[in-house]
Amino acid sequence: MGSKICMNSSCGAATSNEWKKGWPLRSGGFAHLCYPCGSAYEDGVYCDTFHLEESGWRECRICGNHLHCGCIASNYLLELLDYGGVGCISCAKSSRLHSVKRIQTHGDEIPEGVGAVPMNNAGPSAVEGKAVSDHVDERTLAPLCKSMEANECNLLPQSQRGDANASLGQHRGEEVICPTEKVGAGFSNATQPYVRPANFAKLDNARPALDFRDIQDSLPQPYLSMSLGGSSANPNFLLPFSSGLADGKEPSKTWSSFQQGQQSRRILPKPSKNGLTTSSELNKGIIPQARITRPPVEGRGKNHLLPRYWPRITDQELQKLSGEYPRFLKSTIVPLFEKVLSASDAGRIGRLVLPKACAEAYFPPISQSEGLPLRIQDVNGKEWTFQFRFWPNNNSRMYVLEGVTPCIQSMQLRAGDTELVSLTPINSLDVPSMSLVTFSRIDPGGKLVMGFRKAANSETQTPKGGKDLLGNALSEHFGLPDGNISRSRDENHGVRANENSVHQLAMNAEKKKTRNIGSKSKRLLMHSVDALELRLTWEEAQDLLRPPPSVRPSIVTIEDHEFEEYDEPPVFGKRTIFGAWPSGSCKIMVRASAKGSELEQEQWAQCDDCSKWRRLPVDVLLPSKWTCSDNVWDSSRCACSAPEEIGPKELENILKVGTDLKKTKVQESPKVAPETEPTGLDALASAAVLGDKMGDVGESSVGATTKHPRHRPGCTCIVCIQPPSGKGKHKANCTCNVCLTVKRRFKTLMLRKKKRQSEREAEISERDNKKQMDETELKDTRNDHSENEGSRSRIEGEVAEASTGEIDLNCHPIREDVQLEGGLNMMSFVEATSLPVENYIKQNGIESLKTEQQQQGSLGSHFQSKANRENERPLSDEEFLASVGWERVGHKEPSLERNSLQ
DNA sequence: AGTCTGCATGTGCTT
DNA sequence: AGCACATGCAGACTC
Repeated sequence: MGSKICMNSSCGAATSNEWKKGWPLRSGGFAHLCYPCGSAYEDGVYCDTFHLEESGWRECRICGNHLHCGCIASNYLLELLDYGGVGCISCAKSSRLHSVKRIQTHGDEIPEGVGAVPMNNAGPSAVEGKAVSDHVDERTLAPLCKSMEANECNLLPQSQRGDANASLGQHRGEEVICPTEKVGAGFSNATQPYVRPANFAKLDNARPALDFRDIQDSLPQPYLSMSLGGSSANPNFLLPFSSGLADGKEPSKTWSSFQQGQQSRRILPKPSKNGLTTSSELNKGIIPQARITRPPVEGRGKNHLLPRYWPRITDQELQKLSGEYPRFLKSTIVPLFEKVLSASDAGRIGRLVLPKACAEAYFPPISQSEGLPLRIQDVNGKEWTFQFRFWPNNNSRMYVLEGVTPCIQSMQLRAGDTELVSLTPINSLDVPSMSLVTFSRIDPGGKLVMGFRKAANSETQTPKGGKDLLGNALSEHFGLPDGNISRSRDENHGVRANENSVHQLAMNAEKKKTRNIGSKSKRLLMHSVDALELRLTWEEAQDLLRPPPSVRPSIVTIEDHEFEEYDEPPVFGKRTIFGAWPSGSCKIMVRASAKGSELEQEQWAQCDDCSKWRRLPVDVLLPSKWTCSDNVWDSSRCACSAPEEIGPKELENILKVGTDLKKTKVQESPKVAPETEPTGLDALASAAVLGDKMGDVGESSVGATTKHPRHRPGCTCIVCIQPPSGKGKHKANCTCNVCLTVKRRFKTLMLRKKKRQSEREAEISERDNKKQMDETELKDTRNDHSENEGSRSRIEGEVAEASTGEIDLNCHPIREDVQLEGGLNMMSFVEATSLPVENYIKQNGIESLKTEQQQQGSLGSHFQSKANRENERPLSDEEFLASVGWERVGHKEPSLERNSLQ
């Protein structure tokens, strides 16, 4: 390229290696593409992008040439002609820019070539049959893609391109590139001028996809196409269009290697992932700012950037960045890439994993793992310095930006799907969103700019819409309308992402749902409600676990308790319905979880043969197949011929109860804050503290297993999830991680208990003092000390009663006064865990606690009296749990409980 | 105990 | 099959 100088005033690149060979020209040779700014250069004349005027003319900002297309307001079907110029496929008009030796490309949308996706139904057909305009000669005829209706490309032999009178269809030849997947070829990174955004809306359902290398590598046909969207785009056509592609319809086999290369999966986006304008936008008659997937500029190396990293900055944002934003005035903003923030990216570690290809393409080369500091400016103008480095990883590298936490936090970005963003101020529609970080470059100078935006989940990976904080921050700063929102509420269906997203979801739903569930990876972003449902379903499944049939357990005695161990895994048993009758009253179903001696709990099962429901004892476990003949509990109804015990209405009530129970669980479960919801070891430790009675709460719906006396099906404690071979695994002196953790956890709980007790004591003392002072004022000084004591006792009682809702789990009133026996067995441990701390300390020799405990004075007596009072009206387990705001979380494993004391 | 750092590992995607 | 990357994890370090 010699010493070409980029005529882009903001670029000025001169060195030869800053130019790359662009698309081939019919006149011979190639267009030249400025490496830094992506501008096109041909025959000594630099041509910048097209600028769309309101009149419908497109004007080259450099050469002033105009191209007018009558249908420009409604649809675009433009392409960059290989000899230079732009042809409108819809009306077949073209601009003979070549005559002025200028190549004009439209900034964002017409990089090397401009194809088009007709945005209304008239497009394809019109294109197909429209006579070529006078302006169109054999060189102006462009390869067209008529796939709008047929959902596939019209493949026309390129050899016919020279026939000016031939139909466009005839001209569409081997080199025709189908929109979307096949469109966008030649959107060379290097050939993409970004900096002259048009003010019209674009539909980027055709994601430009071929990068520079592909162009260079596949020369035969220079037809390069990409799509332009019109503001009047009819989204309806897009789905079939996309689906057609999605269906894998293959283009003509006669495609040249060039086009085949354009289909390279490596670089071509999946169909329909690009955004479409929403109907609402169209209806509103506004010019949508479709978020355009912009193939990034050519970077170093040969790495192809995955489409999911392609920047999707809107024209408006770009325009603001490049033109109106004073800081970047006369500069070129080159979107480089973007990335959805992962949990680890947005975590406190402060490491942002960079896509390897992006890092190697756009960031300074680093040879040492330590990397180098990288100064990146955010949209607010604040400059951050991150450490750009890499880790060796499987003979490769993993690039990270370190120290991003302050920046991430300053942008209030979070990963995951938990954050809801109101996408429109009007609708206040909250949809799950995630944060993206975008990287752009300011040319000349190569300064890196970091932006952020929020995107709905549906647009992530192939984001569309959402709020681009790179642009949006600017928009906010400069009062721009929020044109980035390519999503709004559908009139009838609530959230309506852009059709692209909807379609994308449809396309990806099945794929995703089969690969994410159960994955260790947290990439699965599941709504909390869904997760809850899943968890409940899982729990229900756990409830159905039964000991393996026809397998005799081996009996193992541990700590005076007999355990059944099975060599075979459990099996699923028959599902039953649980309920309770008010004893001696009419049979009105109540919640199975209802407590009280006045309720008689029972279980109902349906015969697999006759489908009749039979009442069973609450604690029986049924095999997966169960019939009336198996009803050994009711001889009168041990045959299918026996009528049902209750009528249809009552039966309906039973079934309804079961349903209500699940609903209740769904509704109640979210009340448990995630941070307070005990899981794993917490559950185990909590169970150890709570004692075995907790295991009975709400267990009416679950029968005891024979594996562990106090463990129910579905128990997720450590022991229950361990294989049978775990027998004897946790001895008294066991020092395994589990036991150590439990011990540590238990100690922590005890410390917390001590702290709460201390606080409570202080509060009581304060109240007492205040009360005493009041009483002193009101009463005669004759009140003696005994009366004060009585008052104090009353106050303590009131406080104790009032504090029921805050009672510590560790201070189960029922067991406060239980004396610890000399030898600890399983039950005694459970009880011991509820003893006052002092007792516990004495028994377990935790001197550090003991010392502190001794400093608490009368604490023990207070709780002792409280416990005594509580014993007068013992709380039910459920009440107790409710009072402490805890959810029963499972059942302790005796052996572990024992261990936790040691 | 909490945080940081460097690496390892598993999963899913791409080729 | 190989690669990319999200994240887990262990050792080092700091408070």
